[in-house]
Amino acid sequence: MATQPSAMDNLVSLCKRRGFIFQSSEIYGGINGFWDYGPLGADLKRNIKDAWWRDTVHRRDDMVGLDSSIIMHPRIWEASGHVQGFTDPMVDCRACKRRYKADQIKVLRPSGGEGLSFAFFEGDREPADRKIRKQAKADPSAYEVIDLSALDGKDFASVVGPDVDEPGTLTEPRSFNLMFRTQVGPVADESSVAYLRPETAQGIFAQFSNVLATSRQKIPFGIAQIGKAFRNEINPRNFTFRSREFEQMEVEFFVKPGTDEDWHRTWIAERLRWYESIGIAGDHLHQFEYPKSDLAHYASACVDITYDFPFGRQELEGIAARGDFDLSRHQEYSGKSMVYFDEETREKFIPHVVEPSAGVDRICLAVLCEAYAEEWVPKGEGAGGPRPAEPGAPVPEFYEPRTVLRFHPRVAPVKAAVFPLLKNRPELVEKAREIYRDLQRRHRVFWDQTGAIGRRYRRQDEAGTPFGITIDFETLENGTVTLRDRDSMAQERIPAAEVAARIDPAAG
RNA sequence: GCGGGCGUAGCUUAGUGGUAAAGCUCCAGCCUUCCAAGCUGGUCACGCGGGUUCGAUUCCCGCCGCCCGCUCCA
Repeated sequence: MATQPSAMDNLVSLCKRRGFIFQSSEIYGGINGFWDYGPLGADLKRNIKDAWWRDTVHRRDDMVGLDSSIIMHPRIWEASGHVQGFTDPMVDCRACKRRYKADQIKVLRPSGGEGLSFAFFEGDREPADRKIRKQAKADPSAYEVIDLSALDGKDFASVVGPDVDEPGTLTEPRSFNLMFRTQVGPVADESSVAYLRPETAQGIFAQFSNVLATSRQKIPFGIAQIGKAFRNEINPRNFTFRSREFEQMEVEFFVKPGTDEDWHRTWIAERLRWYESIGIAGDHLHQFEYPKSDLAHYASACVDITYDFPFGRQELEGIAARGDFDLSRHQEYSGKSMVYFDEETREKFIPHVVEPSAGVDRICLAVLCEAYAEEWVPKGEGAGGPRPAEPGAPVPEFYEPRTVLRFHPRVAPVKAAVFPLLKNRPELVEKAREIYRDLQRRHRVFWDQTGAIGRRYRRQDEAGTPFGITIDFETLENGTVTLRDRDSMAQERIPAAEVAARIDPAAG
């Protein structure tokens, strides 16, 4: 049987139980790499996207939005490099379990043709030379260097892999095209091939000129877009973290050449602030700066914003300084000028770009991980607030467990729940209904009249609802209600008329 | 894709070559004046497809899915 369920297992289970995230196509056995957001998840995700759009587009003077199509002209993906870059033939080693990019592996083959061949990493043939002297008792200079891809299928039996000493462990190169192919129109031939976009960014670059001409923006300014993207990942993993269909929130921020570095720094700071504004603790956020050697040739810098997931420190967002690579390539492939004329300085240039590119589903998952807590709550009144549960330990006497999602109210799917203390007292239900209707005009609120009041509070704890509002007989007398705080579980009596004023600023 | 583990109600688990049990959840009702209380009743499952067998949830094979490693980088 399974070992001790991890925190991640418990979260996955809660997501299904409460309707945050379901496996796609579950009734047909599921489909690897695709996920559906249930009633609570749909609102959570929407709140995250809305918060991003408000903060990134509405509340700035230097940003405009765009919503480009998912399927675009296939030449876009030639210009962007995805047609080539996403087609990487890979080779597996059955013995050492390593995987290599076929174009990075070279082979030393005996000039005579007979005998073992030795594979090595391009630029580092020394280990292979050693093996030749030792295993084949031969002179490496009697061997010729060829590409791995130049070998026939039958030749692989005599190839010794880069990290092993025996031949025949390498598979033949297999091509993994990470773009989903489809066709446009009813005729399926090579001329109708199209791709589901593997990133939203190229839609922005392709419309740069139109946006510039219609938005009355001047550099520096940015174009923001939220939308689905698709990558046929070899191996989807870690719940929704690596999915084949996912949603991105991307900005292409166009700047004057030479100011790239400043803007890059500015955006990193801006984005870190934003993550904290939706409730992700600063000490779970990190920056990973790519070493120069790992950067794409056109990029001058790239920093990932990472989060400490239960399964490791992983990327939420990449912020790259991409120079003028994208616009230049589209200028080259489309034949249309991407040159910008700066009226103040009378300069002409192709704008450089800084690209903060975030994964919505990854942020959702981070928000869920950050919010998830298992606690011990003292039984009885006045015994104090909840305290964190010790994993694996039994619940102490006079305590009971609770599971709570401590969402920041900005992203919480439901902002408040309204409860009549007793459902069999029509006057309570009626008054509660009135308050519920009033709040519903401003926020997503939840109605629950079923079961004991404590049970209803706990239900909302698992949904991450920050506020509970209970209507009792005192409400009928003096108009006050109980406002219950999700995190501290503290209760407070306030006039019903003030409830909205308490929820609004928190949920902002 | 390769290697290892796993697949029984919504969740967590039990169990058997003769079609399945429990706790929690959920639904309905009663009761209840503020933190998963109580009582009554109810819904819901052997991932899919083959094979062996008189008979498969159980044994075998394939597929699908989930988890862990290799790999990946929104």
